[in-house]
Amino acid sequence: MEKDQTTSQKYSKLLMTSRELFWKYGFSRVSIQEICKEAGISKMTFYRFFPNKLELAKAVFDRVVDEGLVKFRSIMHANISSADKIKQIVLLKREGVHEISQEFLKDFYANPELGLKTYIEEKTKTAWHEMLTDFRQAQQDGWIRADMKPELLFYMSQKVGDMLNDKRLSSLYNSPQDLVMELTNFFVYGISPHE
Amino acid sequence: MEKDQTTSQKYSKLLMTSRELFWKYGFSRVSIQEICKEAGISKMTFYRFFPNKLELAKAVFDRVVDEGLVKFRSIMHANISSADKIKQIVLLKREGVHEISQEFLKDFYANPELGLKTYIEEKTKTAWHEMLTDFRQAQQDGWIRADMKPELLFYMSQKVGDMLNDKRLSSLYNSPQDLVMELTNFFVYGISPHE
DNA sequence: GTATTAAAATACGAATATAGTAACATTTTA
DNA sequence: TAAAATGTTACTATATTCGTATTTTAATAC
Repeated sequence: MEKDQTTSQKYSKLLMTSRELFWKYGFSRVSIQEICKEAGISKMTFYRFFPNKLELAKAVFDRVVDEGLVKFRSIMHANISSADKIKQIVLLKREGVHEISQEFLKDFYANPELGLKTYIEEKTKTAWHEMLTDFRQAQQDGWIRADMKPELLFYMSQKVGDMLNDKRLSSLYNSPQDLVMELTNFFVYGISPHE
Repeated sequence: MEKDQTTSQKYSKLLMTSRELFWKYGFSRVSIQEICKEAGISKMTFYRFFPNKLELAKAVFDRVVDEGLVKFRSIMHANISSADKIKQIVLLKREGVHEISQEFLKDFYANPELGLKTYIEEKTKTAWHEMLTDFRQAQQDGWIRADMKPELLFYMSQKVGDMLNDKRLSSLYNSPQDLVMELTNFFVYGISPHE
């Protein structure tokens, strides 16, 4: 008998498939049957892993956030220059826009009685907290200026991610790479000249 | 009493709204109620314009194709150089990828019993035919080489649209504009030097 | 071979959602 | 004001979906 469900292939397959569908169409528009059919797994097997669709959604959300956190940490603790770290994080945020789909969240803010809204907010909060801890550590390590709120730093790194996806901005540059470099430099050095 | 329904504001509003929803989520995932709610129009009014969801879908599809055709014609008959015409058409095709959403079509190919599949194919066929006529006219007018099948021309203009959206290709150029110019030149002059 | 077990397929009832209609109220427009 | 258009509410019938129970099938252990 399988002891740890989370390592099961079918379990992972279900998570993957439902994430794809949820991301595209949102939570309520996707039925359990559809997920099972798409994943090639019977409904009974589904119910062996998840009691209902809501718990499935939580598991999906958990995995996405955890994966994002792992990526973030591996960058923060990598043996590269501070400028490179910022650059990597900025690039991560750019992809991150697609990490948690708007369609997926829409449903929960429209139907708060589902109870997933608060769950997501809790989970997000703890993830934030963990990232802030890493930022503070970086300040102690000296590669981030100590005289600024880490919350601001975190907020900015999110904003920069958004900027990268802003067409009005990117149209000012010849290539996406140019924009990344410009924003990274701004992020690391501000408007002050360096070197 | 309103004679021509297609000029009604509510009719247009319904078409617009349902197109947006169909495009994003596909046909079956969107309910009539949802469309009405989103459009701010009562269900009764909906049924005054459309007998059911299928006829609505046909109307949506019709309008999209017709609008595309109008744009195509205005370019073909515009008083600009042949190179500019090709360029405009290529640019039109680039947007055109989003014109008819994959999500929208998926449903009909998955559920052929809906009967919309054949309808769409018919409509597309006639649109093709009309565009081919315009191409032939252009050959007679002399701004397109006469010794080639217009079908090939049409096929190529579609392919070029796809190429513009190919990241592997666009990454070879500094800007999208560069790629458009390159492809347009290739389309108009082939690989032969000109001027 | 047979017994045992996990998973798939099928069927099913109950709850919910949706399509479409009808009767009546309200607003818009001429 | 009168006519036309639209909105509201309620309703029925149908279809979907959920979640469970039952039967089949397939694989594995004995």
